[in-house]
Amino acid sequence: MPELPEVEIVCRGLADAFVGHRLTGVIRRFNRLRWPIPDALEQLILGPSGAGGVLRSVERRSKYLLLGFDTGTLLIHLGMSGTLRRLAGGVPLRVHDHVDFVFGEHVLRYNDPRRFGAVLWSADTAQATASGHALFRKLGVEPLGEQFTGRLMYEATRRRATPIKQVLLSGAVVVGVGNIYASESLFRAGIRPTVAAGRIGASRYDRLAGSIRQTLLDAIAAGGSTLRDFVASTGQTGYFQLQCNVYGRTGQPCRVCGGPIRAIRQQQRATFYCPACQRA
DNA sequence: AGAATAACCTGCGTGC
DNA sequence: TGCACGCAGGTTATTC
Repeated sequence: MPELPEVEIVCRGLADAFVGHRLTGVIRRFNRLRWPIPDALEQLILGPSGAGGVLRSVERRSKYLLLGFDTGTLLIHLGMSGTLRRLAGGVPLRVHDHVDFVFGEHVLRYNDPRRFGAVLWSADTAQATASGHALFRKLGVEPLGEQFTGRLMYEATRRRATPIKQVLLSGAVVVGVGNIYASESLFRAGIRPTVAAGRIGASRYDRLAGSIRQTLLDAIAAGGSTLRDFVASTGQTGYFQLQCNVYGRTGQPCRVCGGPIRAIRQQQRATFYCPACQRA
């Protein structure tokens, strides 16, 4: 599944390919993703007169894509296994191709084998939705935004016994840090994933905030990560060459100290770290 | 309230 | 070859 960098890449790809283009149809083949796809989605997008449907903007909030139309905002989440591909008309269907958004000669095709993703509608415009939709109410700050600082993390975690890895994954403080980049960011910061969030001091949170930001920026620069089924919105299969330092490298030598990378489980999720480089 | 667990799904690799 | 099992990038609802 996509983490924030992958969603950001898709977001940019969508903006380049479809902003200013008019949606001419929605074809839905399977209705139940995480939630049901709203009834009459096509009419909602096109508006009562049927004259709407020009895509005005594409934004990202956390791992949600926000497609702004004059009538409201289409919200898309890719879950663990979702992809969006831009295809010419007439490309044969694959299994799990649940929704097509038709833009004239091209189609934006949503595929999601595990169906943890979502296609939703908000009557708000994109900007209002980003701050006001119920889905976004409890979310933390954007990791690439100015509000995200070590100080913020420090203040949000006082007296909290939860391991720092789980705090990162929860999205309540900062969003967009998924299972791969949580491990990678903590490695870069030299912090052990099991440490209680409340026991990390202000200066180490400064370092962690910088590590998170840089890890995500590096991944975006690399065009996403090396995830198996990530597909850029252009339809190009994305095997990008972001090299992980710890994720998936159990037993292999740490790229810094040469010692073996260790794997543990936290909240039923794999965590990877270097016991020597991440001592506390 | 914070924290831990279960649940939603399919696909793939592994080991018997 | 087949089958059971565990695991996978996320998020929520439920429980204590």
